[in-house]
Amino acid sequence: MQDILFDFISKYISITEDEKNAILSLDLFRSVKKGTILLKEGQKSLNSYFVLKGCIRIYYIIDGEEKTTAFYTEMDALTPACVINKAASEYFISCVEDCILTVSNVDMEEEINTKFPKFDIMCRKFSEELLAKQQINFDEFKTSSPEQRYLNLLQKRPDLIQRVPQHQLAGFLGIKPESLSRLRARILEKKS
Amino acid sequence: MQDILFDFISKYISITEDEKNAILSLDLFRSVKKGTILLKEGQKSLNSYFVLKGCIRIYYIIDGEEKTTAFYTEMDALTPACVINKAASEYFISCVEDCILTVSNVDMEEEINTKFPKFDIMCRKFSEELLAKQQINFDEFKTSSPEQRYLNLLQKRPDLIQRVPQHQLAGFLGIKPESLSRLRARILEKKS
DNA sequence: AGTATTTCTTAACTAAAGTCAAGGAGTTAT
DNA sequence: ATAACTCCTTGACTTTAGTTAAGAAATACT
Repeated sequence: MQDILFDFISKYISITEDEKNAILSLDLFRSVKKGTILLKEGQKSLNSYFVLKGCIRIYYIIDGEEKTTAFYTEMDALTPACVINKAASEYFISCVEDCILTVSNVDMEEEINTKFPKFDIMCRKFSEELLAKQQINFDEFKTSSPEQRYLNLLQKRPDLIQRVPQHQLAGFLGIKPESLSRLRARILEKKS
Repeated sequence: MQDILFDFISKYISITEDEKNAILSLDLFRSVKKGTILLKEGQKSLNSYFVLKGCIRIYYIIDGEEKTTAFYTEMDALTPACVINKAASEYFISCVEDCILTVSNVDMEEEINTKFPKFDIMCRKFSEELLAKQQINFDEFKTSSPEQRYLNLLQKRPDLIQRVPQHQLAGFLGIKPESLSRLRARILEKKS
């Protein structure tokens, strides 16, 4: 299970046994039950997450309605905006499935980063890469219709469509659950 | 004019006269005419931009149609995705107005960063901050209607609505120019 | 100044998303 | 096992966006 984390790190930097042990000694691994809320709107948490197993999501509550905007699965890292801004969170984070996560806070990261400056490099590379991906992603979203977005998701993350409730997927696609339902029916009709 | 760049840098790190001179000696400043294309689809450019004056935009050409997805104005920095991926660009970048920019490439940045490690820290802070902003931005986009997005833009970046052609704004809002035109008429009617 | 081009608006029509409501299927809890 | 929820679908209706086309207004060109 820990190897998933080290595989991730190895994508950016080489890592020695010493460094691995330093990370393990921080005791970051947590098992979390489906439905657990990791972060609530209004909280000023300093925790970051890395998903080893399972799925977590970001959602807002707007006019009493849940609006899911993002999913994180195996090998995804999530540093909530409130950790960066040092502000109250605008959104919730909860577990879509039973999860195994690492939970780290800013202090731990600083400790590791001063001990092993390599990790700073990793963080920079990682956030630059993520920023580029995120931008392309946003652009794709803007330039396509809900139907195209759904078909696109079917290509790129077919697992998500299986493991996540449709009404959460709908939010992720920027539409209402009823629209997603109809859109799917429409696609099935076209195929036949 | 250079002070705009140094003000930006000062948001993240303290900067000495020595460091300022090192940057100035790179001769990064460029005047660019409206309409100039800075990056074309398919190119593997390694250039990053910082806007001192003017406005540049990202756009795609899809089915022969321009689709604008992002604008960058004074104090905005832009490192195209293709610089990070080392891949062919999926989009174009061009000047919406006459601009004064800094144009830097990856080699220059590495040179400065090894000479002054502080700049590495700045880059990390900056991309983390941008990533958090971008995420919130994307979430807002997903959870609101075209009309809400337009009204939101009117609040947050009223300048853009003045300085940018409507059909480019439409793409930015994820709709067609005709829809933006009607949407605006609708809003005016409501007010009266 | 006058022409060409780009940009914006309007209209009529089509297609798709939002809304509201009802009901069914599946899951969870006791 | 039954009741209570949650989740998904469907239908009828409203609203808004996409499409196509035409023309007006503003800008750029020489």
